Amino acid sequence: MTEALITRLRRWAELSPAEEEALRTLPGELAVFARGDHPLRGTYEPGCTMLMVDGWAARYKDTVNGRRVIIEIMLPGDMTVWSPHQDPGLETVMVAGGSVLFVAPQAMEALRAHPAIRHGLEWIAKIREAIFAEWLVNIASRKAYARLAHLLCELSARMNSVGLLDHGECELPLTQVDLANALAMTNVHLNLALQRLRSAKLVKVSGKRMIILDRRELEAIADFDDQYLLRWPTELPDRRNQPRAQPVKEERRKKPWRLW
Amino acid sequence: MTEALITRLRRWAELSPAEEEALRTLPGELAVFARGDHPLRGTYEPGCTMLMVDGWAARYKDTVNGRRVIIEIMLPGDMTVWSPHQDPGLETVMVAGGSVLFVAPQAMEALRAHPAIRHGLEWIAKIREAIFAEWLVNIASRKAYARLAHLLCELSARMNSVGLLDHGECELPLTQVDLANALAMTNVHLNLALQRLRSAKLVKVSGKRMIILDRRELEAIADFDDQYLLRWPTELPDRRNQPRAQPVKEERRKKPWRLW
DNA sequence: CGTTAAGTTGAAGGCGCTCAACCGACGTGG
DNA sequence: CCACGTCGGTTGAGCGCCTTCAACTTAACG
Repeated sequence: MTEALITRLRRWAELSPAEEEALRTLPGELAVFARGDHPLRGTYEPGCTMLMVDGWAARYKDTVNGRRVIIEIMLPGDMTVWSPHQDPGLETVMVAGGSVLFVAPQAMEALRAHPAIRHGLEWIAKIREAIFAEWLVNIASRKAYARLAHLLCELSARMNSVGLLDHGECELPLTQVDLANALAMTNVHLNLALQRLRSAKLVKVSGKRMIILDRRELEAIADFDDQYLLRWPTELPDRRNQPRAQPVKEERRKKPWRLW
Repeated sequence: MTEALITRLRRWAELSPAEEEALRTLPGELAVFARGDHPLRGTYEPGCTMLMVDGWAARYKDTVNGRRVIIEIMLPGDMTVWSPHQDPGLETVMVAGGSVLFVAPQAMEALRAHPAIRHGLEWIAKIREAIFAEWLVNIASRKAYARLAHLLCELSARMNSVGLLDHGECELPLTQVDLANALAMTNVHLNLALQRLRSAKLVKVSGKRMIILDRRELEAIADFDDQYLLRWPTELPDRRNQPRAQPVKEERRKKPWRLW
């Protein structure tokens, strides 16, 4: 039931038998939802955590001009905290039917008593922030083609980290409209971008699954680097007190207005 | 020195004299930086908090295609935690010279012993997330003109919440290139958008200051609602267990592919 | 087998980008 | 004091990515 989360936590530390047991027997209310359901519209204990067990969810905002913007996609093993004080405009919807575990705050606190788990959860929170940042960079800086490629790389990498990627193949329950909403473009244009990826033999996207055919090339055109999804190096390249003058690439020099 | 933060915290709860004292005498290392400096490239204690005292900072990522994406703008009273494990690509730069206070983790922990402060800091963190989300929505859904208007609304509202807005007037140390990087557009196009706002007599942006001339109208074209920057209502409009069929706006019905 | 959702295709147009030149303010140094 | 370089801002022309709108095809499902 919490397999995805366990798989994910193992990335950072060995789990003792007691810790694994604590995760497997994590108390909570299990609920099943269908695509289109809003699991957080129910009645919950303040501060309880929603853990994705089976399905996929999307967090989104609708705008007055009729657009829908997907802020975040939740995969199995992902969590979010329900709060009675929530950002009013932000909704959470099941995008693939599946089950969800609602965990009371005390139970989560009990989990954090285990050092390895606590440590892992902190990392997961950090990486969630990194995903946000990269998500924004994706939308803000890349063209449709690369943008789509980047999202597919991200999703498959994240599915891999919870053990749900099998030889480059995994679920992809998002419709093209969903993908378009997540990438800030129209479904029409997304369709074209997807066809380019298909005809380049980089991915297969059909039914509700996707298959990465050429990860190397896909990551290249997406400018995708999975660093931000992994544990970052304990020792970063030492740029402490580095003078501001770094070796500047030729390409960079061409932008005369790039100051810092 | 921590006036901005104090002003901000007062929004959620009265601060007792002891709490105010604790904030004013918050121990830490004060440092002064100039525009373009990277304050987090120094040598710091793991987990210490950087509190903006005077200046403005921007957190950004550079991409291989030569674009710079500003993820977040930090105003006086804003904080970020320095961690030895940081998202490698994410930099923090001073965009207006000013001073910064580096606070040790223990000192921050001590602050949190005060209930009102702890409560306020939690809200500040929540609102930071809401700002992220709205930032993304802004870039993803609005046209250049409205996008710029929205950013100006956000910045002036946030400056107001730390007591640095005076009759609709405040600092705006960002250059047009900075604004463009924050809004995912080119400086050329930003310039045009800005001129439209100017000639519509909505704002004055010159020197390093901005003046909101017609907030009502500016917010209207930006589709700006300051709700997300404030404390959200304790009692939300009750949509618990609400059937999924809401009154659907006519406009919404026009999109046949809008399922959830 | 009928209905609805999801995906595909086409034409036309506009928003925003690229490239490039120019202007003005400011600071520096000859 | 003026020359000059730099940075920030402004303007123009051309183009292309992406949107809009609409129709149509295919797939999914009872």
